[in-house]
Formats: sequence, C-alpha cells, structure tokens
Amino acid sequence: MSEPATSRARGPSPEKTARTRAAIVRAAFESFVVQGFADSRIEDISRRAGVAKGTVYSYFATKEALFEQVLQDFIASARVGLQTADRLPGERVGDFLQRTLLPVIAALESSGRGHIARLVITESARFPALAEAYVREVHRPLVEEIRRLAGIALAEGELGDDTLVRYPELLLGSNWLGMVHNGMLSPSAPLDIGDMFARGLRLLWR
Amino acid sequence: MSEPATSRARGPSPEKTARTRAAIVRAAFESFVVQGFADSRIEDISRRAGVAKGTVYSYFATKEALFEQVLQDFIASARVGLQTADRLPGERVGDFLQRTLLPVIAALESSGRGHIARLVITESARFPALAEAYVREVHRPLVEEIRRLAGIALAEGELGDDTLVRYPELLLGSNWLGMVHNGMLSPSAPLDIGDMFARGLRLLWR
Amino acid sequence: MSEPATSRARGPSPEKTARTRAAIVRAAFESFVVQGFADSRIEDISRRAGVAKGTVYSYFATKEALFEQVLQDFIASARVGLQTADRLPGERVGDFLQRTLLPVIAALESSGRGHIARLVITESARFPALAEAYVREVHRPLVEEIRRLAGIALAEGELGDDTLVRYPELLLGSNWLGMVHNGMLSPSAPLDIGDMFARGLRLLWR
Amino acid sequence: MSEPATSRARGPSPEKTARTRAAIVRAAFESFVVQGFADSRIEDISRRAGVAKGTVYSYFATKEALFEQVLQDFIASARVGLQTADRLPGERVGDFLQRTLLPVIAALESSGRGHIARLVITESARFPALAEAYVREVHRPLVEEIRRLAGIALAEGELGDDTLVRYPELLLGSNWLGMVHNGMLSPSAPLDIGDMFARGLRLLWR
DNA sequence: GATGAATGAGGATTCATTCAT
DNA sequence: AATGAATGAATCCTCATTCAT
Repeated sequence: MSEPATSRARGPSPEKTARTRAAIVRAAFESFVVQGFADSRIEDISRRAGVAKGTVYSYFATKEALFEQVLQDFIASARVGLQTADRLPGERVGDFLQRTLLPVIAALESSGRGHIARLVITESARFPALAEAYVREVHRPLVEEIRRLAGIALAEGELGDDTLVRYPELLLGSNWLGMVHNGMLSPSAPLDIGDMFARGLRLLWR
Repeated sequence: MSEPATSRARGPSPEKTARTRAAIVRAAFESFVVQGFADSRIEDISRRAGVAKGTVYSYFATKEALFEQVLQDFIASARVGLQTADRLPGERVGDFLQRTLLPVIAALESSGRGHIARLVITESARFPALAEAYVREVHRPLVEEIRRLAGIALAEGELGDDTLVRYPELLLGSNWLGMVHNGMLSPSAPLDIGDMFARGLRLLWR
Repeated sequence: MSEPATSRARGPSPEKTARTRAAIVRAAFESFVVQGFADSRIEDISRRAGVAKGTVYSYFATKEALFEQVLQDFIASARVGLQTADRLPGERVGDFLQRTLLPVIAALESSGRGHIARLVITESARFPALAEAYVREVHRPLVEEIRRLAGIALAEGELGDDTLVRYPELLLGSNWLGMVHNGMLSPSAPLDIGDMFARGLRLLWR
Repeated sequence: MSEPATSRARGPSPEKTARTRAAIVRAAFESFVVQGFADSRIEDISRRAGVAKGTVYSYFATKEALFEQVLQDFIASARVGLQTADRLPGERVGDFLQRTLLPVIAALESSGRGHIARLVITESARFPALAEAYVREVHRPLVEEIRRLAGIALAEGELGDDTLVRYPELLLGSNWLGMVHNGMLSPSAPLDIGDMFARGLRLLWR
C-alpha cells in the first residue's frame, strides 16, 4: 500500500518487519499484564502475535530481554509532562494542577499507564532496572514537578504550610492506592481514580 | 536428646512438630518476600528451615498450598483494629485517629505488614483468593472504619465536607505509595511513611 | 550386602548413589564413543543408564560437564606407566620396551584406551582442556619416558643414532595410525596394532 | 552491472554462479575445519561466503549434503600420486621414496591435506561414507603403492625383511601422529612432520 | 516422621529449512 | 537466483513432587 520509494529490491519489506515486531510487543505486553512474567509463555505470546515461537527469538534474544525491552518502551511512553510554562496568566497553581494533571490521572487506566505501573511493581524483584527506569523517567520527574509547583504556591501564599513541598507524594498517594485497588485488590469494584484525585487535591491544596 | 521431662515414650513430640512447622512457615515467608512465589524454590525454603525437601511436603501439600496457607496466616495477623470504643471522652475524631492509627502506620515496615501487603499485590494475579482475603480481613475493615469515623466527624462538624466519607481511601493513599516506594521503586531511599501520614492527616482532616 | 558399619540411619545408601553415578558414567561414555558429544542425547544416556533424565542432572550440571568429568576420569585411568626401575639386570633397553610396552599397546583396544584417545581427538575442538589433560597425563609422560630410554640406549651403544631421542614419537606413530584406522577409517578391516608395533620396534630400535 | 562483454542478454552468468558456489565451498570448508560439522552454522557459512542463508540452499540441499560434497571435493584433491614410472634409472627405492614422498608429506599442513584428514576422522562417526571415500581414494592407494615399492625393494635386496610389505603403514604412522599432534593434541607446539618422516624413513628402510 | 535421590512434565531456546518477495 | 524473515521440530535443562529407605 504505502510502499516507500526507497524500498529494497528483494526480501520482506521493512514495514512488514515493523508490523511483526509491533505485534510481538503488543502480545507480550498483554500477556505480561495478565499473567505476569513468570507465568507468561513464549509460545502463548507468539500465538497471540500470530507468529511462530522462533520468530519471537529473532526479535528478542531471551524472554527476559523481551520483557525488559517491551517495558522500557512502554515506560518511555508513560512519561507525564507538566509544562509549567503553560500556566495561564493569573491562574492559581492549584487550578493549573487540576486543569493539567487531573485529565492525565483520570485516564490512568484507559491510557494503559496503570498496567505499566503495576507491571513495574510486580516484577521489580526480578527486574530492578525497570523500577529504576520507571522512577527516573516517570515517577521522580512528576514528584519533583509537583514539589516545584508546591514551592511556588507556598511562596505565593496559596498553600498554608510546606507539607506538600516535603511530601509531594501525598498528592499521588491516591493514584497508587487506586491502581493497586483497581488492578489487584478489587478489580470488580473499581475506584474512580480521577474523582478521588480531584477531591483529594481540593482538600490537600489549601 | 533435649526431650522435655514430660515427653511420652515414643514418637515426635507435638512441640517439635509445631516448631518444625513454624520454621517452615517463617522460611517460606522470607523466601516469598525476597524472591516472590515463582522464583522461590522449595529446596531453598527447606534448607532455610533446616529440614529436608520432603518434610515441607508433609506439612503442605503443594507449593501453592504453602504459599496460600502462609499468607493466610500472615494476613490474619495483619488486621488493624481501630476500637472506636476507645475514643476518649471529648476527644476529636481526628485526634483519635492520630493517636490510634498513626502508630500502626508508622510501624508498617517494622511490623512486617508492608511485606504482607506487597506479597498480596505482587502475587494477586496467581492467587486472587489472597487478594480477596486481604481485602476482606484487612483492607476493607480499615476503610470502612475510617469511613464511619469520617461520618461521625462530619456530623459533629469536625469535617468541612463529605470527601473522606466518600473516599476514606484518601487517608490511606500515602501508605500504599509509601509501601510501593520503599519496597519496589526506591528501596535505597525510603520515605518516612509515618511522618507522611501524620502530615497528610493534618491536611485532609479539617 | 556389604553395608558399612558407619551407614546412615535414613535415606538412600551411599552405595546405591555410587552405583547410579557409575551407571550414568558408563552410559555416557558408551554414548559419547558411539555418537560423539554433539549427537549424544541426554535422554538416551539416561535411558541407557536406567534412570530418568533429571537424574543425570543431579550428578552432572550440564551435558558439557558430564562429558568433561567422564572423560577426565577415563583419561586418568589411561595413564601408561613404564617403571624403568623394573628393567632386568643386563636387559637391553629394546627388550625392556618390548617386554613392558608391547602388552600395553597390544591391549589398546581391549582396554578401552583406544576409545578414550579417539574421543579426545574428535572432541578436542570443543573441549581443548581435555586434549591438554590427555597430553599432560597420558601422552607426554609416555613420550618423555621413551625419550629417556632412547637416551640411555644411545649411551649404551644400543642405538645407532639419536633419531629416537629427537623423535620418540616414531615409536608411537603406528599406534595412532592404528587407532585411526581401526576406529574411523576401516573398522571392518582392523590392523593388528600390537603386531605392527612389535615389528616396527624391531626395525626402529637398532 | 559488471557483466562481462560476452554476457548473454538475461540471467546470471555461469561464471558468477561458479564463483558463488566456490565461495560457499571455501567458507564451508573453513568453518567445518575450525568448528566441526555440528558446531558449524549455515548462517555463519553464508555470511563468510558473502551470500544469504537461502543461497546456500540453492546450491546444496541440506547441511549434510554440503558437508559431504565439500569433503568429497577436497578428498579428490588430496590424492597422493606416486608415479613409480618416474623412478630414476639405478635409483634405490628408498631414495625414490625420499625424493617423491617426502615433499608431499612435508607439505601436509601447508597443502591443506592435514585439515582434510582430520575432518574425515572427526566426522567419520556421522559420515562413514566419507571415511570410506578417503580410504578408497587417498589412504589405501598410498599404502598399496608403498607396499608394492617395499616388495620391489625386498626383492632387490634393499630391505632386510618383509615387515614393510606386511605393514607399509609403519611408514605413515608418524604422519598420523603428527596430524593428530599438530591439529588436536598440541597445536601450540607442532612437530615437524617432514623431518620426522625423513628420519623415520632412514631407520625403517634398511 | 524425616530424608534426599529419583522422576518427568513443562518450557526456554536453537537452528536447519522453507518460501514470499 | 537471491534474500532473510518465518517456521517448528528437537533438545537442553528446571524443579515441583514422589517414595524407598
């Protein structure tokens, strides 16, 4: 269909290869999310991806490499960017947070970020490097951005004390509780993480 | 050898049996906490308990049964009892919470409850029954007790709105974040869960 | 039967274990001799030894370790000892060699030494350590002993020149040709290695 | 592109095909010599030959066929021709052998014949047909020619007994020992096969 | 009851071979 | 003809579980 002008004369097209790889990555992620690393079978993953067992191994050297590379990819895509620059003129920091962070958090599950976070924590014992990557790329940047904003809000008299500067994590606690609740403890009676965050923000940010 | 004076003529003493079982349970718990279920080896556990591999099987039918029974035991011991009856005369609900709940939470790690909670969430995919038990015996009772207390506090004018009645989990969010942080994401730079809870309580409960 | 007085109170007897190990070693050796390392299957070896596949692995960590340990054992037993001290009073060195070395060489195949030497050379590419061990423990000691004897014979006027001091291997060449001939090139029409050696000795040693 | 002037209108040139085949044969031989059959990978061979994996299969049906055809080719080229007719007038048989056979043997390694002989013996278990071919085309003709010459030498009074008529292999033993020594047992301290043969010949042929 | 050697089903991985491009 | 991605049979190895001692 969309053959590039630079396609090679022979052999399978690079798009096909990319599609195969993407199918494997998707299948692997789904399997890991549902079964965890140890209970995922390469054969299941390959079947789910519509390829043979050996094909998985021509893209990823080992099951562990598959897990790490897949997760690393997803972690990179899970980054939450709060562009402070976008704060509107005269906008209170709390409102800014509500406006920019709430939608991200409300989409925690639908965006797949919940699955990623849960995978990182369930497999952190076997893959400490992934937990480190997650902290480095996703968690800490968000915490530090909230800390910075809390500092500004404190300076501007918007916050009554420095609690949120010391523990910006307080704002994120309900997310983690929500992810654990919805994914592990009580999937059949999920919490509305977005609503809980919005209400928590109102109580904490004053 | 070191038979107590009251020993019967033959056969192993019930105390020895109980001690062996306890050693296995402890060894199993330690192994599961460190390696997770899938990476724990019955042979390691038996060695750690100072018994032979086969002995584990005379106490627990399968590795899964061992895990479930061990966890079930520990879950039972992880129950947090807030005896509302103990609220002092004239004591504000928030103060009561601080007085009774804070110590429990501050001891989350030292008491072993953190390990239990983390095991439940990391193994919930394979052992949904444990997650259910944990919710039933530990998590929901605590949430509901907080909800009840929040209701009382709301009625007594101590709380400004019903947020904590709808989401008592907001008070527990930082615990979960803390457990995940300290056990999985960043064990080398742990958060002070007790302090964070105390400060969060002050912000939320007003 | 021959229970030692120090036998343990419980569990399988050490003799049984030793017998199992010996059965595996023998089966492995036979399989390696017939099929070579690459074409030998652990399952075949275990079946031949009358045990399950896993049992092989409780004695030898990997197929390579099995090969190396088995061969190392056999190499150790393949040592040829020429006790120069046993030379009879007035006996010519050539006669001494004929008397002591010929029987050993005549038994090259029946003693199993031929199989060992052939295994070492066919698998030397994958297991250079074995070739080194064979040279160190079997081949070089024999060559050097012959060189020493040739030196004595030369000094005593029994040999006409120093060829055999420089190339003691000349005496052993027919053995290697014979082993290759009988094991690889023409097993159906074997050479009489002992006779060939005896006649070669007569030609060379004068 | 670089089609020779004599090229036909379409399709690959026969020379190109021949060159590709030769590249594959050479690459395969090198790989088999270094790694042996079992440890040689078709992919390595194709890469070494500068072609794709599939291309190897358009020249050789299977890996075994590749090995057999390659070796067969090389065996054919390893034939040693002793043209008895070339014996000079009045030349003693021993001198004739020295003059004609020694150079061939001295070049055992540099000519590649050593590699061929070693491959035949290391892979003879899997490819008995190759050992037969080697014996038929290379080894036996040489042995029989030496036997014939020894017979002549015996008749002409040049040899003292019939040992070399019965065991012409005695003259070749040091070659085999040398090939095994230099290729397998002690490649880092090679023997001078030509010198050893020359000196052996002098001792044996008298 | 305790022991640990033995079992064998299960699963990761390799690589000769095929075939669409 | 050439390419190299895809295939899947074959094999190594693991480890929960059993059972003779």
